[in-house]
Amino acid sequence: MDIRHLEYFAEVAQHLSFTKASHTLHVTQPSISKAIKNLEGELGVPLFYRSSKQLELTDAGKAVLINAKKVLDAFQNLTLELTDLMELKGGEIKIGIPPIVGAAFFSKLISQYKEKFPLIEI
Amino acid sequence: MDIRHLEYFAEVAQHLSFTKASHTLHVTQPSISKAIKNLEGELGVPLFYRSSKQLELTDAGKAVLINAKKVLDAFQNLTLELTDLMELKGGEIKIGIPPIVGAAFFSKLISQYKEKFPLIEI
DNA sequence: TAAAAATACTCCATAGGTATTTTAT
DNA sequence: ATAAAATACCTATGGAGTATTTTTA
Repeated sequence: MDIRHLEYFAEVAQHLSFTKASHTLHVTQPSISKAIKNLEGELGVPLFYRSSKQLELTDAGKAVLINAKKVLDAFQNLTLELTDLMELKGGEIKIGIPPIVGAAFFSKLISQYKEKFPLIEI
Repeated sequence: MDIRHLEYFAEVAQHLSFTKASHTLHVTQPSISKAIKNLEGELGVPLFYRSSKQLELTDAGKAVLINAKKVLDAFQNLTLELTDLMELKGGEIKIGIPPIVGAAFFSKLISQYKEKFPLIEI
């Protein structure tokens, strides 16, 4: 179960259209078709009523949508926390030292720091 | 990002061992190795300290673990709700008809019902 | 008839396996 | 020396694409 496919599903449910979802997701319509069919296979239940007029969520589809959104929220939170944490550790520190003081004074401190946070540019 | 791989990661983090996790997950140890390495690639950050003594979570690993559990909980909830809903719709109905009455009387009713709920066995 | 979904097919990436090697206690 | 993780490799599945057909407003 690929999280990306849950996004596909949520987008299709949003627009009630495979084609429109394929546009906003920047994938082709058959890929969406197959992904949804695959989801239905994995979950063992149809998610949309396809026959007759407009595309429509089944009861199962409605239940899945609600929960899929929670999964997607949780996942987005995961990536957000991670990028925050990486920015914190991957930044850049600039230190201006007046020529009179001389940099030797800082060198040990700095090298210790760089051992702990090798990704931070000083 | 396969949800299954988040389970792999959670299990490895639980045991702090690829091998033990591979046993409880019923997959081979190299598959776990590769899945974790793949996760680290997708997330762009190492999740474990591998060198030296015992396996240990990195800071990023700790953050991912907390959020991965939320994702997994949400996903489990999805499947639980779905199975509840399907059990409701996928049951079995037994109708006893006395020979005197004859089943012809019910046939139209039953066939209409089966159209609506094809998963229910009558 | 036009627009949307489904199908057929092709290709390539990758998940998972077995066998083996490397590494660290 | 032993146990765990990594690597090499192989196979099969399936995700995504293009081209086409079917379906339905």
